[in-house]
Amino acid sequence: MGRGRVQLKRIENKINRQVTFSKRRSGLLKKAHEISVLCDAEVGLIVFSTKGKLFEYANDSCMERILERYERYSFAERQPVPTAQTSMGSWTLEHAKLKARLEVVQRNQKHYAGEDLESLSMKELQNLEGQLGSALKHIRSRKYQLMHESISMLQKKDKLLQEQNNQLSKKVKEREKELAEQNQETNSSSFVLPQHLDSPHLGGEAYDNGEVEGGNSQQETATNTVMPQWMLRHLNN
Amino acid sequence: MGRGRVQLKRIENKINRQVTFSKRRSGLLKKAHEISVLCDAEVGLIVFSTKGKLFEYANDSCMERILERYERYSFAERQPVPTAQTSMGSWTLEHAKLKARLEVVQRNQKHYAGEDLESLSMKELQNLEGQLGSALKHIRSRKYQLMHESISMLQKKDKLLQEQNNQLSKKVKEREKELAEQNQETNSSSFVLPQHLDSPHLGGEAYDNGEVEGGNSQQETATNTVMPQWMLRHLNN
DNA sequence: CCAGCTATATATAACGA
DNA sequence: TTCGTTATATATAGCTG
Repeated sequence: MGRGRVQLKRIENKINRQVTFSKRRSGLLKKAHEISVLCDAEVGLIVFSTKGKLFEYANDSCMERILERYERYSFAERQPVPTAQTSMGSWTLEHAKLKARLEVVQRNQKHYAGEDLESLSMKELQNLEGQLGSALKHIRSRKYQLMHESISMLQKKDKLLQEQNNQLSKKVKEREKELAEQNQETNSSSFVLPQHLDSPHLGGEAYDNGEVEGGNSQQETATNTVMPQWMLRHLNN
Repeated sequence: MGRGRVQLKRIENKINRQVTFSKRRSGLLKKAHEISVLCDAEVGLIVFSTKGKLFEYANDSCMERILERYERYSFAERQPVPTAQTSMGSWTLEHAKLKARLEVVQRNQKHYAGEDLESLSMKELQNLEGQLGSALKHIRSRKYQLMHESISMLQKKDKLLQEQNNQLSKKVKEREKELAEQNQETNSSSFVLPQHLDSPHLGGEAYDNGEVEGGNSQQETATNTVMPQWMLRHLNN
């Protein structure tokens, strides 16, 4: 949009980036509002600028409500709050401790996320770098493990399906044979059926969607050769 | 946009509303992505359709991280609330909330450290990988920034010291000259001192540790050419 | 950083398949 | 629901104040 085509890439010129951010931000907010009104949708939009400034949009219901709904939706594991009530006296102490711990952990987490690095010394930075590097190694290893599991499972299923296909192929053959015999009985003057329907390539590499005449429709739906969704889920989910 | 002008009002025709929702939703997500890339912003977008289906966008860092940042940001605004309440009942609530948050954050942190990855899906793993990658980039960038700062500071100091050395070198020369003249006055029969002590290469590129005879010891310690500890602190601390 | 302008790039409403 | 097409409506990049 605008005078020149734009590449989907970080705008290096700081001024331009800021101006574009301002303009596009208002555009985005407008669009968010429009879809919420036009389509009766609930929309929550959060934008942090590079410098950490917050901008947000939420339709009539406030952001908090949307976020709650979101968490409810995505994390059905809403933890039933662990309320082992200790004695009242130690509450304040407990509370303060908890707060302090939360702060420490959060500060740590920021560092893990590469934020607030100004307060760290060279040594600490190097430590952090090492930790993140090793974490990345673990994550990648886990990713490959997952992929391997999915692959071997798919291979298993593949084998199973091929066996099923072979059996069905046999059945189809038998049916055709029966049919041919019947035809010979009831109409002895007719020619023998040609053989070109014999092996419909079940179990081969290429399947086409053309229906195999002679198989009954129930079996056909039951043995659809298209991979069911649940088998692929592991790879994308 | 499109064939007809549109009113900012709920679309009554159900079909049209659904179609428009689908189209605008993808448009909105695209725009959100664009601004996040072009302007280096952190964007989180949550959309619930009328029928309650969830759609979301979050740039490289996952939605959870953005929401946490959001809560951290808006925490300040919500501060006055708990202090005003103060009834015992709300205290337990606060406490429970705090506890839950701590748990969430700690679980997150484990993931950042590459632990407890079994519960994560492929998509989440890839997100995490991206986050850690970007964090590492920030950390390395900060490291290099620190090193550059240290280097330029050292260069500055180096220049300063060289100037001091030059001045001191001059002084030494003068002293020697004075000494020579004194010697001539008090002992006119002695030879003139040889000149090989003249310029001990101060201000040149290479310094050796050989002491410069003739300088007085006080000045010598003051202008020690070994880098003082405070100058190196940035690099190791 | 905001407002306004203009030429273009994009988004999308209506429609058909 | 989704996809493609087309005519238009909008958004916005680059500039100027």
